[in-house]
Amino acid sequence: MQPTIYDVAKKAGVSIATVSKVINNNGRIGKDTRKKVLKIMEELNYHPSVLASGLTRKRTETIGVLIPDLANPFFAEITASMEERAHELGLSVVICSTNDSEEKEAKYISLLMRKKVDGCILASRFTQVSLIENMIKQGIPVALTSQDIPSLNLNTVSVDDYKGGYQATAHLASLGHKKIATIAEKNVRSSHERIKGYMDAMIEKGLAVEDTYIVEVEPTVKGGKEAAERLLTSEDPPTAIFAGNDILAIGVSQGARACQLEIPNDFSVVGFDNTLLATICDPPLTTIAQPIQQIGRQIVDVLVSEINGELDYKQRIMLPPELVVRESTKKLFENKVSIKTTIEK
Amino acid sequence: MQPTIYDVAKKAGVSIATVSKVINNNGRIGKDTRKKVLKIMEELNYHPSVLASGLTRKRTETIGVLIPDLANPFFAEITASMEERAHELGLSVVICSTNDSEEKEAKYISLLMRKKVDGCILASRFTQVSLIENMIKQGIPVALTSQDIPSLNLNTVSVDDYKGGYQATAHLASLGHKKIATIAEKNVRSSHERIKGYMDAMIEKGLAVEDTYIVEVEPTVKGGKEAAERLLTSEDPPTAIFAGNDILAIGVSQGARACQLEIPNDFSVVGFDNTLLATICDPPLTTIAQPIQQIGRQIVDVLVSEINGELDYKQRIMLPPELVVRESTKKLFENKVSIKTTIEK
DNA sequence: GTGAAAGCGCTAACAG
DNA sequence: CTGTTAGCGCTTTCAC
Repeated sequence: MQPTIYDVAKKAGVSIATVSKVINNNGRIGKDTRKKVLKIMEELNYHPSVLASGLTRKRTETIGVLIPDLANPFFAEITASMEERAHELGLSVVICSTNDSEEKEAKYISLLMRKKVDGCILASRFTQVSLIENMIKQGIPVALTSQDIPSLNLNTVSVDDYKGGYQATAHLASLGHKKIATIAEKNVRSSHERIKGYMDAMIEKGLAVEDTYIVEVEPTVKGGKEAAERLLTSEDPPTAIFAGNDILAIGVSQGARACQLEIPNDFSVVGFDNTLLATICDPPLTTIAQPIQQIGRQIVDVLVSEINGELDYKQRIMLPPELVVRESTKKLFENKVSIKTTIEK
Repeated sequence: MQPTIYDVAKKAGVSIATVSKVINNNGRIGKDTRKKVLKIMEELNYHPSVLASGLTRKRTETIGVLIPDLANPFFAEITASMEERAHELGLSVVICSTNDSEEKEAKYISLLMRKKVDGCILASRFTQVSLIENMIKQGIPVALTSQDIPSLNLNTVSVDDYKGGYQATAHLASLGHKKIATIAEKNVRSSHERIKGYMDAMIEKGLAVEDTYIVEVEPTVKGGKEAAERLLTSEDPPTAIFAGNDILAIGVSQGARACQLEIPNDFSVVGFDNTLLATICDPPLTTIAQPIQQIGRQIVDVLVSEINGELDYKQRIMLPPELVVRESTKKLFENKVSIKTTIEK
């Protein structure tokens, strides 16, 4: 039903080799022949099979992308930017959303290998290291973003999580907060870095780091909400929370509200990622911005360099985060202090 | 570098035909041979090339999905559900985000044809009908969701937009609102249906349909905000707005707030879609829920039926929307009336 | 039960 | 400048 190179060749009265050359724009072809062939291709609405060319050329011009959850705005945004960059470079992308299931991870990796992708990007929360090792062994380039697997020497591009955690915490401290807790995503390396940044900032500002103020949960609105409620109803509630991502921060906001705290007057919260959500929720979230676009584009570029063998050594790129102050943070007890002052007078 | 069927055959001491049979689990194969071959495949970490099998079998077990914008939560969610369903059925998905660019639309359609996808799903806002006609002509099944192209007889599954528009408006009317405006997305059929529903509800409730109360804009937060501000600062401002989707509704909320109106006390707004956003914004949005999961899964099922030639005629499935009442709508002037009453006493 | 061989649509030498 | 031909890795008759 769909025309092949033979149909084009026959109708144009040339050999398939000639057609192939005009498709790929290489070899020497007479101007007229080229024009004629192009016209016929157009007429027939011919689309060269990438299956066939991939088979012979041993290159599919396709990369695989594994992400934990496409419905999560952070991953949707980063995936969109990878896709955009890939297409600029003439590559297509197979997007796989693992939903944090190990079974799916394995299925998808296998799928990508069967598809003979030229390379693969793994974004965060990928658990089965042996699967990656298998790809490497077979010579499939792999790049990582928003995570790191120290035992493997891989290309990575990520935001500087440590610094982000530091900035968030320092911001809260500079507003006069002393009781600052952090709620982070469970079991991911980037979280640990953010927590380290949090701790160092606390120490540096001369604030006490309490174990009970560091909690790890599932990265959902609900997780953030429940954790915040637990903290805020404890005997020594914090006045501010650094949440490990925007989703958690929104959960924290909801939890604070459930505890009758008004943000930012009674309580401050800062998020991480600066997704669409941060601008939409109320109050708009003070958050640590990841350069999402840049990460997505750059990881593709790095992978492509690796595929093309242009890399002498693995790249490990770390991009700077940036504090974006919106309305979920405020000077500690600004109101209350002034009231107090008034009363004391 | 990656092992082929020949490597497996050689190492197992059988022919490639035999290996092929065990891969596809067909033909008669001795139990021992099968076991042996499977073991070798495992050992070699062999992944059959879908390029090669696709070439011979004329089936790639891949479907293409075209969406306007992956970073938009509605499309991210629907895409995620399509992907999930497809993988349950053993299909893989190539996701293409057109960003509403006609050039990209064309590029992606061409890509999908070169990839020899078994079928294609187009989600909303696809503009170039001739491109679809080309696919149809070449026998590539196409299914549509969240849109309709009346000139083409295609499989579709969508929410009942008319009914949704009606429900939203009727809800507002039942709360006592009389001056109800609507802000819809420009140039898409689903919008027109929602507006029709709006108008019919207005008429049925005996409310005046003003031309100035029906406005169409770009589907962005900003678009919604600006349109709302224009309406609310007009000489005859509405007391409620039905927004064509959640993003617009959030823009409307922001616009109302900029006009010093408190939601829902001074002003009500209802959205459409019931994405994650509706639960996260403040106040949580009363909205018309689309059965996003179901739409995504069902459109895949319909496409697959078509691919398998199991359809005698085209399906046109319309799923019911559902009003979800949250906190962005309230009885008109409940407060003010009571204040007034108090004063009058 | 198993294998030999043709062919899927294309690319890449190589000849002419 | 253009054509011939040998694969790429796999499926699928058809023999044995």
